[in-house]
Amino acid sequence: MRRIIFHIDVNSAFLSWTAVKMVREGKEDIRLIPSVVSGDPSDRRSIITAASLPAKKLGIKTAEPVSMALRKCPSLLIVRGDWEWYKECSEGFIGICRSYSPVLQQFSIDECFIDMSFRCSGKDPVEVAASLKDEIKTKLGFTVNVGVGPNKLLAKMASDFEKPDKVHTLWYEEVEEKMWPLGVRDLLWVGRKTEERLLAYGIETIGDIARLDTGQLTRLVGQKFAQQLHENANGRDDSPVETEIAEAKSYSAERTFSKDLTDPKDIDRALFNVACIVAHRIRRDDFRASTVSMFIKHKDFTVIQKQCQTSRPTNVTAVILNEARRMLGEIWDGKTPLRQVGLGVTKLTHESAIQMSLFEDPAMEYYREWDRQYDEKHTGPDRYRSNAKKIQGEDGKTTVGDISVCPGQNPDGQ
DNA sequence: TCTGGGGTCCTAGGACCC
DNA sequence: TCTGGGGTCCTAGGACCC
Repeated sequence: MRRIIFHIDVNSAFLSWTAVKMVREGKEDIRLIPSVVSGDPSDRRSIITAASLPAKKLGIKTAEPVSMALRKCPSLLIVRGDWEWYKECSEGFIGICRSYSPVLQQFSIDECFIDMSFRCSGKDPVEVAASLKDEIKTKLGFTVNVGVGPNKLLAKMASDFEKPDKVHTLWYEEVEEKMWPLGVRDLLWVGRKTEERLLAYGIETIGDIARLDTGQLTRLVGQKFAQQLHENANGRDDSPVETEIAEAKSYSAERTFSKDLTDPKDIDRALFNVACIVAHRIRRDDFRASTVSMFIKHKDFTVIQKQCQTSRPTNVTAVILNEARRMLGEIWDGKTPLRQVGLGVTKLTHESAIQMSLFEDPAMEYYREWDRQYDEKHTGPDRYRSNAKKIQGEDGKTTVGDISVCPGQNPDGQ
């Protein structure tokens, strides 16, 4: 049986979804005017998470600073993202895709792969794809692109061709004509740095990579990456459509300040907030972590990070925060302005038996109780689930309610 | 008045053990 | 005393994705 994979990609997802809601409320359709979705429109540091076609025609791109976009189009309409609504839209879209094939891999909040090998046998895959695309438009009010190919890579490349509301195929026999003339940057996994490196050696198109001697490619990007790029440039990809949702391997949170900060008290407050968020999330998902990492970003975007092992797997905010504070002291002089601080945990286990040690800090029970109260206050919906696309939100304003003692401070020292 | 937030995977060097 | 390899873990940094 011939393998047939669809890649379904919502066109300008966050913008389309916002538009659907606004149209329902009787407002104008922001897809038809220059408009963008961003985090906090008043924050000069926020960036664009989605742009309408008219905005894109003015040169406005996803991930560029709002201030820069405003220079290109002073009358640009900026709307704020609505995460709960996006999740609803995503569920509706995934649901329709699933009705076409249960062999579905959700790739992000607005993209999925489905294996249609069985469902398409004896049918024209392009017709099936078109009916899927139209059903989503009719029932949900927004458009998608569907890429059709013999594997995930080619399906994904195909869905990226002309937008919006289109079906494209990319079969093996079409690779030379449709994919090889494209610039290297259009190939999956080729980002800015790799593009620069390839261009420096006169490798400009995907076809150039495909025809390249792998030895030469290895010298440029390393063996493993070279092999993958060479396979992909030739349209080969045997990765399966993964229906299982993979468990998280790490959790992290970070804060970029609206102004670079130097006051240790401000930095510590941010560190406290991100520690609460990360620890809360691992408790929610029943994890404990053995590695804590701490990172800071300077105003020139250089990042310094430090990690350490905990004496045993933990989910206690105070323990994680104290490790982070100690490491911060090692990587920050307390004076250099900081743009961002972040904290992450890895080496996760579901080990649930709490090792009662005779030497456990007697304050630990207090810390756990503090965490229980924090969790109770933060049981609401959480956007940080699965591997969904993330947007910035109100978490920068996360507070700890009326609990006045920070974990990690000596509770008896009040 | 330029650049968010949350992930995954890879690499390279050093420590340490056999 | 000097030398070798393999294996694993840890660490810092970097590239990419949405």
